[in-house]
Amino acid sequence: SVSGISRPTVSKYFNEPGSVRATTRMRIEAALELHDYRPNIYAMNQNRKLTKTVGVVVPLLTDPYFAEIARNLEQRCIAAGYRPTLFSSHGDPALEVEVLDTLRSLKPAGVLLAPLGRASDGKALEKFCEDVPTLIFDSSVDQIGLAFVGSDNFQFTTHITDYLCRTGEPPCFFEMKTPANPNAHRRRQSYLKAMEAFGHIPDVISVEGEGWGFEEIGLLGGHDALKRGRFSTNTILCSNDRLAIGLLTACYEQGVRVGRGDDCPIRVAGQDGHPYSRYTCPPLTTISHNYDAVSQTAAEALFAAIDGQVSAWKSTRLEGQLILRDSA
Amino acid sequence: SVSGISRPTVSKYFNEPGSVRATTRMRIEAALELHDYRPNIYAMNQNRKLTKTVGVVVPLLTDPYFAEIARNLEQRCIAAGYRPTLFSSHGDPALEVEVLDTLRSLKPAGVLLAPLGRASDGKALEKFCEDVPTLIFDSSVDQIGLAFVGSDNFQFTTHITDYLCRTGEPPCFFEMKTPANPNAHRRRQSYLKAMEAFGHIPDVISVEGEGWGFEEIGLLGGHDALKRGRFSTNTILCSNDRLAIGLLTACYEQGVRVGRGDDCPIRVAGQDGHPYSRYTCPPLTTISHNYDAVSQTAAEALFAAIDGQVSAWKSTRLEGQLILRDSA
DNA sequence: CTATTTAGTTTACGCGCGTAAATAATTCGT
DNA sequence: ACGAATTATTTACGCGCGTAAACTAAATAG
Repeated sequence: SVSGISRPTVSKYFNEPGSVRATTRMRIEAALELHDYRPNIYAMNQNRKLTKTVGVVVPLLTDPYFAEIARNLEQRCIAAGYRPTLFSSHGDPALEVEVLDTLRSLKPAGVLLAPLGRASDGKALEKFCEDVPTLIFDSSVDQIGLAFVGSDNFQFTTHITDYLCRTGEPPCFFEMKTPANPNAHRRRQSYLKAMEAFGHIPDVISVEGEGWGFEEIGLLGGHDALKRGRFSTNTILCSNDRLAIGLLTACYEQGVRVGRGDDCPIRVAGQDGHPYSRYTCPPLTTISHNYDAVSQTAAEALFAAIDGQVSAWKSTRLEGQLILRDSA
Repeated sequence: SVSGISRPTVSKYFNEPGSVRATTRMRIEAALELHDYRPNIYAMNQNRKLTKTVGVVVPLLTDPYFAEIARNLEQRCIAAGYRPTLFSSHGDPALEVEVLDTLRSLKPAGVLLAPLGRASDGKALEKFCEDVPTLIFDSSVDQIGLAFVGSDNFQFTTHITDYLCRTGEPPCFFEMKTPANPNAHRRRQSYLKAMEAFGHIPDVISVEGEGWGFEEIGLLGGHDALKRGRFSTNTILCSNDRLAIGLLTACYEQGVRVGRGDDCPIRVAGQDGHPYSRYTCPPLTTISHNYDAVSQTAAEALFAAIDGQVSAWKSTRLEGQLILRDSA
């Protein structure tokens, strides 16, 4: 209006700068320099049925694994011109439902959702996915949303079990008895299958403990299992790196050296490629998520769906990479 | 309208359920049950000069320390009836400015901001604080915003230095040469002052390395310092826990046992009370932030300011608690 | 150079709420 | 029980934008 150009034209300019004539675009940009105008995002989004917002929901932001993947997704959203908004369920199913409710009223263009898992309110998730274009990542719950992108837990466990068997005694499997995450079940199954295929006798140590304090559970469970001589071989494959971190601490506190040297009574391996796995003592041998590929695949699938490229529900599971360090 | 009650009355009901008569409130609630009405937050916020949103900004969400304090603040906001929105600068000053810009257009009731520190754009921060009620936490930059709440770095370093001197050789100080965070400078100063007061000769080891990958910097710097016999005593106080985590790994990889036993050639201590400090090998002796008190003080000060309780700028620095573990 | 198509711009309207002023209902004092 | 003071509700209006339809300027074809 100050620029002598009608408001809806300026509106168009903001949504698609290329859709206005070069001459008017320059006039708008000139006026913008002078008046440092800032569009009101509330007025903008009020009548738009879908906004430029993309929700990113993770189960627990204090877990560096989720923090890292959330960061990755956030940057991809920005690069694609969306406004990412980060949410964490903090391990609480009730909060997850609240987050979904908040998200619904934000009318996001799409949502990248990593569900809590077993504890999630399945009905609420399903209903949400019907209303909002949602891509599920990390852990899948039924055939919900646009698609699923995550890691191939079967490959993870099979691959690292294979490595451990080839380089020493076959591994025991160290896990939580009642894991929150369905990936944990897949990993146990894969371990059993792999051990059978390799002709070894499996041994699963399931430790008590509820909630998301995996390190603490690994620590306490590790102490208990060590004291009771619960490990039938000298090699322990943990269901995830956070449990392994706790177990390593338990080993340290009991004076049990961990590593692949001859002076080490046991080997420990994890799964996930946790950001801190490089800095444990000894550094943790693990099989790592392909963070970049998972987040890229997830983000691109969501953006494609937002752009109207409909496609049937699909599950993509990416392979992990073995990272050899000193612990196994 | 469906309930036979005018819309502005319903509007009042949502903002302050107690301000409508009990009879009408019940009629509204009855109608709400039937029509599961959801107010449009964009329309709500359009004409409100300040919304119920509270921005929480941290420098790096992948750092579990910030993730933990952000979680704490988030929950306090929810409890106080605000809608927290989480942002991370991801260690990038340009992104920090962008976040502040985004935040400005969200018209938040207030913002809890932990600046990047040295790298922050001071002018931009100052301007933002003039427009939006902002409380600075963790690391202070001038006398900006409503107030500052953080930890007493002087007390931190003095206290743990005192402990280390009383229980063994006086500590060297292990830090980054060009730290991103101004707290690091305070800690070095406090170390020097404390050593002088205790009558010991200080020894500061400043390692190279830019950015926010503190563990990696601690690891590389630790390897280098160990190889070159750079530590003049058997005790090392790290500027923060993340550096200590890296240093512990370096010690492990060079076969140097860490701990307070006679069989251990060196002791290592950290500062921060990092969530993972319990799970290092050996578990890390550190001086911990009072997470609860810091976030409570910060949140309450902001909420008071939002409620119009003006008060002069104030800096609150809370004491830390020594956590004795096996590393020192 | 005119008729037609196409791209760009403007006019007109409404979104769902907050806010202030006007009105109605209730409470209180005597 | 009646008027004044108080509290609750309604009417009227506008926020800053998106959207569709009406319009106008530019591009193309004959």
